[in-house]
Amino acid sequence: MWHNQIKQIKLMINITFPNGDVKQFEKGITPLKIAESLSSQLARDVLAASVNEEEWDLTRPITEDSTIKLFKWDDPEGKHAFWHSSAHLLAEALQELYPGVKFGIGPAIENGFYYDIDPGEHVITAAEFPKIEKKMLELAQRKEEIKRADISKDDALKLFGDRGEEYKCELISELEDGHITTYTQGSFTDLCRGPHIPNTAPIKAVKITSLAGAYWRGDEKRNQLVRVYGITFPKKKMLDEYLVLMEEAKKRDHRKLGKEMELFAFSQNVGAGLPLWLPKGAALRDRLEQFLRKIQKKYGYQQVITPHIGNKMLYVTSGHYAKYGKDSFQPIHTPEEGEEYLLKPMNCPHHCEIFRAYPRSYRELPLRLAEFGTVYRYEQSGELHGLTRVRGFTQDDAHIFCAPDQIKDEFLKVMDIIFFIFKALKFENFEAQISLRDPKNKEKYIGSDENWHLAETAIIEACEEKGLKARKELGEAAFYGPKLDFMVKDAIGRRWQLGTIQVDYNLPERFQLEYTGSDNQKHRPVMIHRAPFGSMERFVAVLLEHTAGRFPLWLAPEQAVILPISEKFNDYAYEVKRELEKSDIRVEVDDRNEKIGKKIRDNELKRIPYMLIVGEKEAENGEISVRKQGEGDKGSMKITTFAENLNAEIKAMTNE
RNA sequence: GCCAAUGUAGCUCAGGGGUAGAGCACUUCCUUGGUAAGGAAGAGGUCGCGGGUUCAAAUCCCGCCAUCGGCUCCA
Repeated sequence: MWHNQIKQIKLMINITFPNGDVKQFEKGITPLKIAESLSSQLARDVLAASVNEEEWDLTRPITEDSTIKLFKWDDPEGKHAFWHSSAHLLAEALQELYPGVKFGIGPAIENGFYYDIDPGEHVITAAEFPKIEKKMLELAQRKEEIKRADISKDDALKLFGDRGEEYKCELISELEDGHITTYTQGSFTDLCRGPHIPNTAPIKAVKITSLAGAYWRGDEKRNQLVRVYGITFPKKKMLDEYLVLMEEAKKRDHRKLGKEMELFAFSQNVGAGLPLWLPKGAALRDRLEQFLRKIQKKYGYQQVITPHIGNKMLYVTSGHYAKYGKDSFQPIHTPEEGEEYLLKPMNCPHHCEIFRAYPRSYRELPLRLAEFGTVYRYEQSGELHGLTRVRGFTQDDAHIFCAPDQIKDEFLKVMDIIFFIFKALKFENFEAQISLRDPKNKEKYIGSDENWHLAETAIIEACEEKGLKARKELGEAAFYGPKLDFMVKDAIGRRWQLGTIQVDYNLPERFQLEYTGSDNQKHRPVMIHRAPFGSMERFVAVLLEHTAGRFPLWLAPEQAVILPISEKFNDYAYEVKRELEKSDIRVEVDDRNEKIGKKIRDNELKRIPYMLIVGEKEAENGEISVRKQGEGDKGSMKITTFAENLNAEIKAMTNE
């Protein structure tokens, strides 16, 4: 009896759940069975699991005491398994439709998945998408089991070699024997680490989204494969919602909005990637610049101005010429002396020269030099994109020259500025990343261990002090120092990189910057690069997409539009305009011969924050009827009351 | 730079070997109206640029440019 109990206990394992509960199950239980034991609903919803923090298939047995997590669609891990399995399903469909295609890799991505294939003789175009989608759904409905198998390296090489899968063989040859697994569903077997969903049945809606060329392993010297992108969902309705969301994204595209709102334009005659700022866009940029100037002044920055070109030797000194010179706009030559000048690709070397212009004392540190500096970089033609990737752009740049022990304090101050900006522009959804050096590859970086340690701990501590949850990435630092980047998520979840703060040990070294310390010795300052907006171009683009063109009141090109009920009240409308302009309000009159309903509709669509309706009643009383964009009628009030309210609203947004 | 696609009126787009069409916007006229589309008329285009084929090219072919989706790169 006693013996039997022991025996039985040995066959049981303890499973610990995320909430701390521990339950006993038979050895060899699968996550799916565990889910079933909890609820039948959960068993239907669960897509993937982790066991002891290791990704785990739902049907893979667990043989020891473990902690388990179950992932559903709402968990990134759940979606990941679902889409990864969908990539396999895509491959299976392609294999059936286009015999002889060879497969590269097919991972899940943030929104869906892709598969890189070598189509051989076949030509795959967007016209084939419906055919591929249909085939995938057909295969999914067969409810094929996705089976995991351990395989030896030799067997794997033989299996894929026999099929002529050269790309797979290359991948296998780099893997360690004993850690190779394959997954099979139907007639398709793929080299894969998993995890996958148990069978293809939950894949209910399929959309092949696009087609692109992609080099094998990202190497432009190697074969270019065809990358097929797609996305799948467990419910048809979710696909429909996703497609609606994509439509929304298109409507928010800053290139479309910029044109509609007359902010910027491009001209083939001027050149690709060289934006032209139109009057309204230039005014918008100016407001952003003034806003930043004001707060920077408060934080002890001094504005400087440096030229748009610089002698080639400047960039040879900075090291940028060696690293980027060949792939850059080529030097301009002076006709007589044959001197070489480069279009300024960054402001830092110029600011270093400003530092060097005088002997510096520790009493001057931190020296904060700021410039809205326009720079030009040669970006490959295929890379240009609206205002987010251009060849000429203006950085809201500043360089802080400080002593090593001032880094943390300066970081804190820059973070204050960035947070202030995010608040004023209602960027509530942001992420931060600390890029540290790879401790295993120290030789890749310039600067002493001591300095790196100092800077990295300064950044980490500064984030902690600000309560900022920053993701730490090893090996992501620039060769010259660690950095902190801010990413903003827009209203439909896309991530954009904006502000950046970077420590630099390299340039002070190369420019031999020095200051005299309190000990009367020469010391080398540390440099901090920082740009809260990143660049004016990119920032305006992100702001457009973030707000869908509905700028906060203080930035809106037009803050109010006056709508006379009929032409009889046009004179009064212009009187109101003059009155409001005295309070620096940007206001227009819609004096078209149209009905008020039409004027309201048109101006709502123009995203103007306030509509001021004037007719007989208002003209008699010196009032206006206020209508707020998107909200409707707010009643009537005196002109001056409106002006005061509006300016108070702006002040509340842009003051600390 | 590479692969794929696209380029017709200010905008969104249809058409397609026999020298162009819609809706919106614009102009003029009628209407003078109270919170999301009043009516009528008119004007507007070498169909991205250059070459070729053809009796004839916006349409077919080639090249270039730009844009778009990716790849690669990003100080």
